[in-house]
Amino acid sequence: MRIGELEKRTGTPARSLRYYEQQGLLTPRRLDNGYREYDDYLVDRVLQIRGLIDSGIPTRIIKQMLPCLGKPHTIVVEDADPELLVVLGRERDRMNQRIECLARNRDAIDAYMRAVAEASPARAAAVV
DNA sequence: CTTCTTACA
DNA sequence: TGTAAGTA
Repeated sequence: MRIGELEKRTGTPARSLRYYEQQGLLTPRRLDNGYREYDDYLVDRVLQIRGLIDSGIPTRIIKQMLPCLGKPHTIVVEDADPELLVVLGRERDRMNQRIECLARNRDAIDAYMRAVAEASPARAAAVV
């Protein structure tokens, strides 16, 4: 697929997709006309990359863990960079904290909706 | 009409 | 990142 379709399928602006490529996160092949051609599995890869970026992880580090994101687990056992592991460990902890926070908020929303449902079954049924 | 590159606020 | 410009 070309960049326009990948943009639609991932909700990621073409501008960003080209930027990721510049950062070495994506390496699409070029068509005869110069257009970028992306393989289907890259849709998931882009989604993962976005998730990592949204988590605050710099592209330079994402590039280093790229081989672990791919579809069929390719080569995964080689890096031994201690600094990288420290950084990733810290990011993982932050992620867990946010997950816990989100879980609480989800439960709060759920509890609120239950309360509303009990008070007004008709209206609640319409939104659920 | 879609994409490409480059550059600017 | 968004967007405009000028092509292919």
